[in-house]
This record gives sequence, structure tokens and C-alpha cells, in this order.
Amino acid sequence: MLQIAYIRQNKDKAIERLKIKNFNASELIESIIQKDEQKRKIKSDLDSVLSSQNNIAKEIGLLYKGGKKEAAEQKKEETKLLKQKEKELSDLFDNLEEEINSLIVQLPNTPHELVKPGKTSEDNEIVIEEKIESLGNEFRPHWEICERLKIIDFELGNKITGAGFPVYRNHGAKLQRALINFFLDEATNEGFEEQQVPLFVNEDSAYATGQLPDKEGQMYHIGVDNFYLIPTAEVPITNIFRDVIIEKDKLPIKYVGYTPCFRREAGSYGKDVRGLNRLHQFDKVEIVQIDTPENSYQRLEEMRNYVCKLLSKLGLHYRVLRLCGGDISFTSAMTYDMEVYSKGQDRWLEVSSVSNFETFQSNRLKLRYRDEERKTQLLHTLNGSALALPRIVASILENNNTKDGVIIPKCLTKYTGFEIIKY
RNA sequence: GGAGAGAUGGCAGAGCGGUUUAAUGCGGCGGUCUUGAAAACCGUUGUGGGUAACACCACCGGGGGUUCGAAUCCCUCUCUCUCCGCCA
Repeated sequence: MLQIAYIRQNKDKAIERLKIKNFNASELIESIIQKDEQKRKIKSDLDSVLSSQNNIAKEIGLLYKGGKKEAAEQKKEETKLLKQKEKELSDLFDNLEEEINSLIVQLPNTPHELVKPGKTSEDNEIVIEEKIESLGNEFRPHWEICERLKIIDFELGNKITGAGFPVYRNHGAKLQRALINFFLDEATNEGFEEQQVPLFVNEDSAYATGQLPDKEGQMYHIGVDNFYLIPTAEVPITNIFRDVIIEKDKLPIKYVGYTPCFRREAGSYGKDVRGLNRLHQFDKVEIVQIDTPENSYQRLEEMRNYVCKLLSKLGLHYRVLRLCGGDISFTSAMTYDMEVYSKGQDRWLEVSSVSNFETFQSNRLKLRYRDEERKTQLLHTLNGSALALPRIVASILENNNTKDGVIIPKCLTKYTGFEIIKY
């Protein structure tokens, strides 16, 4: 959520920036500013009414103490009008506040200056491409390989739960566990502190990171207890810092967590959902950073480089895209997507997305630090996948397939205990 | 799941209808003293809104109510603790 003060002071700039996201904000922003002005006017009127009431109450207290009962009773009369006024003003105030809030949540985050205009993913800018020779030579879609090796069973998942809930079996399960451990160990070596967090969150948490109110349909909801299944570890990990003021010397915060993720993916279909490409439940290792506005873009670059390093170690041909205005998410100011070229499907698969949200999340989280003058300021939050498991598994299977089996990347063998999954 | 108790500032903990814009202690920060440190002493120390700066307003788990006036009384929700039951 953008800050009201920012909108007020940078109206034209905000409108200009949001055009990059193909979002015409002028009407919305005008309306917000106008209502905000009204709101502040009413607030000051309301405050003076409350102030009068406080004073009268104090006087009445003193009169009673002095035994002047009649005078006190008379004073009470004076509050009648004030109370009525208070009711009117506070109703107005509440309504305005609600209206402003409902408008302001419709505004996307303003993109960073480096984010270029564009309509679709076609317009994303390729920042880096690292072509790494694959270990395999027989390229097939991973679902065929899985079936032959009996390592991931989609049908079985259908029986137990439904589509999008595969069962990883035998070497498939081990490969997955190896990857999780590899990612966690790498992140720890890079200075990220490991966290294990709840897989369900309450409404407040879902709201704070922006899943609610607009993306409600993407989450699984447990009605009796009013919990949401997390769509990403970003939600619980970032919410560690809800309503927190961090001392500057504790920054940057670098956290990593492994969790399963749950997404309803309503409306998805076709080749995008085949096999491991899109699931309702999948595993992911997520990295989160929190730092000051001055440092946050340096942190973003670090995270990007870190993810690239992982992909290199895995021996996967990858590229890094800086998302254009049309493709970047609602909440992000700048996003890099990492894609891996998967030979069996002959397509690029998105395996990571690292973003700087600037103050868009911290504003709702009320996540702040104290600056040199001991004043509180909003922090910048960043996060990224490092990495999402299913598509990594898919591309390892597809790129490393040989007639004898799938070759395990060198960096993983100490975790798997085997070097090849044999036919 | 049953019964009871409770939720107050960074922490501990008083206050149970009117100089409380919350006592006191610890911790933090600044200072005096000291070669330096400790101790002692003095001062200071929540968040948000608002203002040029003050004033002023809101906040004692969340929401609602009673009252001229609520941390304090009532209703409701959430959470925590103790005992019992169940249980990985």
C-alpha cells in the first residue's frame, strides 16, 4: 500500500510512474487527495470537540469534589450538544477513512526508474543469459521421464487429493529433499538465518503482505478457524516483522525458510499446468531481506546474483529478466525473474522471482527502523525464491536425461547419495 | 473438550470510575564524579495523527456499550496461564 503522505507530496510523479505499469491513476489519486484533505479537516474539528469534552469532564470532577452538585449538573447540560457534534464528525471521519482505504489499496506500487514500459512478458528485458551445456542427450518432457522412472506419480495424487498434488516417490522424493537441503545450506552460508514458520496464517497476516483483500481467491481457506494456507513463505516470514521497529544496527535482516506452498490457481489450464509446471501444492525455499531505503537496491542485486549462483551450480541454462511495467506484479517496484531453459519441453520455465517492494509492504506491516535522529522510518522489504522446487526438478529431469537415466548435478550428490536415477 | 485465572509502556509490575497526559523498579540514552570503568547521584526515555513550533487528539489485547468522565463497570471476540481429560 502506498503512503498517503507520499501520494500527497508526489502526486504527478506517482501518476507518471504508474503509467509505466499501464495504470491510469490520475482519477483515483485526485479522489484520494481530496478525501484525505476533508478527512484531516474533520479530524481537527473532531479533536477540538473532544478537547472541550475533556475539559468539561475535568471541571465536573472538580465541582463534585468541591461539593457543588448543582453547578456540576448544570455543566452536564453543556456536553449534550458536543456529544451530538462528536457523533456526527466521527461518523464522517470513519466513512472517509474507509473510503480512502478502499481507494488506496487499488493503487499498485510505483515502479523503479529502471523498469521499462511494456505490455506483456514479451517486453521483458533480458539482463543476463548464461548458457550452460546440459548433462543429458535424450530430451523429453519430464512427465514422460517421471512415468518411466516411477519417481513422481500424478495419478496417485489425483486419487489422494486431486489434480495438482503429485506424489514424489523413491528417488523423486530423495531428489526433492536433496534440493531443499542444498538450498537451505547455500543460503545459510550466504548469511541467511533459517526460519521454520507456520503454514497457516490468520487474516491480519494475509492482509499485511497484500494477499488480502484482492487475492483472496488464490488462497485455500480454512473456514472454521479462519486461517489461510500460505501461498508462499513470504507471508509468514515477512509477518514476523509486523508492528516491529528495528534498530538500525540489526540491518539488514536476511532470512531463509523452506515451506510447502499452496495455491488454488483458479482458472489455469493447458500446457502451463502439465506435469510439474503448475501445482496446487509445491515446495519452495524463500529468501527475505529487509533493509533501509538507501541500501535496498544493493540487496536486490545481491539476491539476484545469489539465485544465479545457485542455477550455475545446478548446471542449468538460465536467463535473468527485468520485468517490464506490464508484467511486474501489483506490489513490486522492481522484479527480476529467473528462467531456466528446459529442453524436454523446449521452453523457458520461471524458477525464481526476486522483488523489491520498497515500502509497499512495510507500510501495511508497520515495519520501521530508527534513523540517525531517532525518528521512525519505513523499511524496504525484498524477497525471492531460492528456489521453487518443481520446475527445477522438471528441468533437471529434462536437461540431464540420458538413455541410462537422469544424471544428478554434482552439487547435489552429497545430498542424494546417488549420481544417477537409473532406468 | 471441561473448570478457573488473566491480558497495562522494551521488560517486570501497581492502578479497579475523576489532578493518571499510567505509580514504582529494571533496562536504554545523556550528564556529574573518575586516569578509565564500576558504583552512586541528577536528568531523560512509547506509538500514531496534528502544528512553522506549541497547543491539542487517539491508543492500557481487538470490537461494541454504560457515564459529564473508563485502564478501571457491562457485553463480545481473540489470545495466554493453571488444573483435569485426550494425545504425536
